[in-house]
Amino acid sequence: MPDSESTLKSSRVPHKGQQTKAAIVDAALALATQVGLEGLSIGALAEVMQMSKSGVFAHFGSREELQISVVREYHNRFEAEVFLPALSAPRGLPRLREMFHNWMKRTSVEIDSGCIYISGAVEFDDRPGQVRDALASSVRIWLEAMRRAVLQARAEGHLLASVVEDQLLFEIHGLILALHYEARFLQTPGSIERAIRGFDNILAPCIADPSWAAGDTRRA
Amino acid sequence: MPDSESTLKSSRVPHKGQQTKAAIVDAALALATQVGLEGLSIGALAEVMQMSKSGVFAHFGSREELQISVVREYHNRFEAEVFLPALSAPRGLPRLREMFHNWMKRTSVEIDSGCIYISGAVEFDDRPGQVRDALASSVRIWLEAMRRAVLQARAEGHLLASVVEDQLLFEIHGLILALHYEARFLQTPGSIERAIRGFDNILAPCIADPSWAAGDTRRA
DNA sequence: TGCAAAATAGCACGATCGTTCGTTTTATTT
DNA sequence: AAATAAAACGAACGATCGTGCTATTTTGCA
Repeated sequence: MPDSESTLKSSRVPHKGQQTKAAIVDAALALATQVGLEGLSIGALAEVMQMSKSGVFAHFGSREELQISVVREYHNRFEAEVFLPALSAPRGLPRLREMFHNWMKRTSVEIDSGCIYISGAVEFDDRPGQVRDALASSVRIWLEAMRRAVLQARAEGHLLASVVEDQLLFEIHGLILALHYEARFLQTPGSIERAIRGFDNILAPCIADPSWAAGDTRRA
Repeated sequence: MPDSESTLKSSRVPHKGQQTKAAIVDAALALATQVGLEGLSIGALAEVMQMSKSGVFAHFGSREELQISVVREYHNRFEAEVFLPALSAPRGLPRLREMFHNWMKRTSVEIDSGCIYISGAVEFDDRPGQVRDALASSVRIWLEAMRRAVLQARAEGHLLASVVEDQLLFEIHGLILALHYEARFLQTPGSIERAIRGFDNILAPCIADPSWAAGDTRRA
């Protein structure tokens, strides 16, 4: 049963069931960002929604389907809050910077809410199944978008033609993960600044036109 | 009740209880690296050990104490396999490289066994308690050891006097986390090489004597 | 307003969870 | 070998888990 909102009849305003389903997914996502996708339970979700367990359950048919719905919802929000806003920045380095900045915000600056792409990766790296597939697919779409941004920056002449985009991406991804780790778990102060400086440091030797540079701040 | 093996009487050979307790912690660690510290259940552990649930339970008195024991065990192994072997390398850059190399091995090269310092950080970043404290404490001890290695490399004149050690550490930590993410979850081939090149890239602008350098490999 | 359909509730199921308790088996010491 | 202590077992507890079923309520349309 696909999430069809494109059935011919009654496409004007969603039936009540679809509204509450959306509300449930909302609450489920909020819950999952705190206890993880594996820690998400239908009972706790029902209590938050002030509904019966079976009432909540009926919307998904299985816990796995609920988890997948949460992943899809997170994917949509990620796209709306991280990717799309960056498109209004000029192609190339400015857009890449914007994407990284929005990514950081989603990952840690958000008032205490973990990133499902990060927690999910750890929960499902040893657990095959549809949830893992949905997660990996969403993550890959985002990383691919970042990769395109790097390639555009190279094509625009902002970055040296010799940069290896996958290597750059790997290091940038590391900055986000370190930020999540240090800010959320270790609660190290100044982690955001570390990530920002890390971004500039990584880019520094890759920048073609020095007017785009931010200087190496790894040294004092 | 401290893990006393220093009681006066019968300190020669550990009582059978302590042997089986060690065996249980061994199995618990193996289990936890697959399903996480939160996914670790006494029932499953008892089955692996071919013991009764209550028999396993009696050794710890609570699930939380079992989890803490697992963290301590992982701490010891981490020290024995990552930190101590690196001490035989010469102070400074060689030792730092060795520590990073061993860290990588523990994190991902190990035939499919997740790192508890990484999975635990995600599981407990929103969950205060003794397990989180034990985890954070162990991680901080290790990161502090890495920090000392960086400072030594600077003192030895291998690294520029201007390097900011915390910034360097943040970026290196990111490489390990990215390696864990891409190798274990996304199963991206060549992740180890990305991490190694990342290490060299990060160090490149910080190296004083060019004879220690590895060259910038971020560009082709 | 009435009727079909959709949405929700209620209840029960088997399983597993961490934990407790009393008993029995196994180790260790006298 | 007898006495004592340690260790492991087995059964049961209340809770919660995901998931079926069957009513009952609510909703949307004729």
